Amino acid sequence: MHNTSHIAQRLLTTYDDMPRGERKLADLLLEDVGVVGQFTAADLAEQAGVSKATAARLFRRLGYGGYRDAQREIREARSAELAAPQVPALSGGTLSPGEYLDAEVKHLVRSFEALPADQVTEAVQMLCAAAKLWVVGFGEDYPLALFARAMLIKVFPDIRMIPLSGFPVPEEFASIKPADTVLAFGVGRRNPELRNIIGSSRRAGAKIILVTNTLAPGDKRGADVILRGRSDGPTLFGSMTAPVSLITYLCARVASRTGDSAVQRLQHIESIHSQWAEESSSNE
Amino acid sequence: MHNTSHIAQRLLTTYDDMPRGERKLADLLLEDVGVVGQFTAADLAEQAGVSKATAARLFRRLGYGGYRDAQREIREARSAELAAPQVPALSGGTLSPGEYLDAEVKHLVRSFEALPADQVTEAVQMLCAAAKLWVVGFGEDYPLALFARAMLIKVFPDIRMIPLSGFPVPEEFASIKPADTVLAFGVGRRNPELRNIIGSSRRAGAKIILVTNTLAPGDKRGADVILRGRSDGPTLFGSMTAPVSLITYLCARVASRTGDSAVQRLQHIESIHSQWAEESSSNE
DNA sequence: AGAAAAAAGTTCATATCTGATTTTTGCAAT
DNA sequence: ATTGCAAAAATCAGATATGAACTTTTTTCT
Repeated sequence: MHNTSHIAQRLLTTYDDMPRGERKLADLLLEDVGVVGQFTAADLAEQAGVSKATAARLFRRLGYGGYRDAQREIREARSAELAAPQVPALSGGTLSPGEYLDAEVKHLVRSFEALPADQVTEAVQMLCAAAKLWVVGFGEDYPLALFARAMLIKVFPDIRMIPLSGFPVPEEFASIKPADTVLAFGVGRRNPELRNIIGSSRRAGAKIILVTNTLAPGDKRGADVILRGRSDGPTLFGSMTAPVSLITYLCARVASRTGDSAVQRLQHIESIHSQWAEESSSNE
Repeated sequence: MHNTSHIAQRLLTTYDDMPRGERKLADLLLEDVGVVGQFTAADLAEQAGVSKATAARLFRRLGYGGYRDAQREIREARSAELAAPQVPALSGGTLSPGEYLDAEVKHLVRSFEALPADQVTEAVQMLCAAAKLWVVGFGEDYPLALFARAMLIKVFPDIRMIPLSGFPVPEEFASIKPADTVLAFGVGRRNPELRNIIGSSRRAGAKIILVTNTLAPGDKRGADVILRGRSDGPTLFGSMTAPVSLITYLCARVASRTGDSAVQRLQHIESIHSQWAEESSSNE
């Protein structure tokens, strides 16, 4: 019943009712609720830039007797997690479009609100300056990676997808060079392969942009830029909406920076498209 | 220079520093900053459930002399927008996150507003009742189709993707039966192959759900249910955000309808995942 | 077991926020 | 110009949130 994200769940549902100070702490916790098990309340308070009292109040508001209760729950959940895998909450009854839309809009707003402008700029620069682009996304992140590639291919001629179905990853990835940039997606389940990729890229001296959701503690090390997109939704599945919007924005910025050459390339693509259309219609 | 979402921009950057009441109003405005031009401060305050005074304070905090200033700015921007017919692709300068977010949120809201409840219900029923599911998406729609598949595979054991790389479409598609349901994506460029698929499906007697962005009168023929998601954006690329959100909702409804068996399947998937995780970590 | 240390919880004065009320402003009609 | 009126801004008292200092509980070490 209870699992790690019980706290995360409550943080999200209560978030709107929190005062500013508590939100600052909540933001910290949403990045990785695991820290509750590892640090003292005072540590967390300090890191969030609020007083201990505020921390105490937050956990009260969440419905716990106190910090210790929450800590105990996290630790129990942690060990239980290994025994019985968690299943995302399936809200009973039919989810109304209104509720859903509301949650989606909030995700979007929060994601963009939490997006540091300089990080985006840096990511854009890294993408534009790259000798070669690598787009990486395993498992649930694969569709996301495909999206990114579909957009970027309109601007840059040469983009490598990882994984490339049918080809072993290490061999493909061997040719990465220091001047390259890697755009990696780690929104879904934590993936050891992704970590390997990030590690290898780092060792090769390449730049790394990681798009992830809030709960990704360990993967931090290694990426030059991290873009966070909220993805926990009211549905059975995580919501990829915010990440999709985020990378669309990123790609738009890249295209706008690339400027004229991007437009030329697009026109070229259009002309090829219409040629194909003519041919296929004349064949019909 | 100034555009509609100078306000949206400021709302975003200031959001962190706002008290709760002002945030409630900010959330409302972020859904559509245009309302500032159409309503009085009192109206907006009432709709957001805060007092007029709070509204006044918000606009102060945003840096305006008062509500009137903000209103004037919005109206000027509005008329300037009409005067200079929007340059579709790369508006000069950098696309601000505020503008972009504003457009995305509008897309989402509009898409869901325009979504007929009975159509969704019908689509859900068709998906649940299907003997076999086919997910179709060519070209730019391929990532979308992958998204849908990634979610539906958690609920249904057997889903066919079209196109399947390396296999000719007609051969793959030959085995479609009247009891099957086809979930087709036609958001991007109009694709002759998609038409063929829809045609073939119809002739085979299968049910068809089409997710698209256009009113496309011609494509109506054939699809039993049509779900529209806005996709024209302020960016060089179309925005897939609304369609992504839409199918996530659709799949959530499907999962919620399928109920217990979906949960069981998810648990099974989770257990397989954790087995894999254990194995790979013990190998390291 | 008992003292020292550390962490959690509590209190209270201060600062901040909020909505009802009052005052001012802008605008139209005369 | 003046008046009337509706809407916006300022005011203020009550409510709420916050951090510093303080007390209690738990842990640790001898």
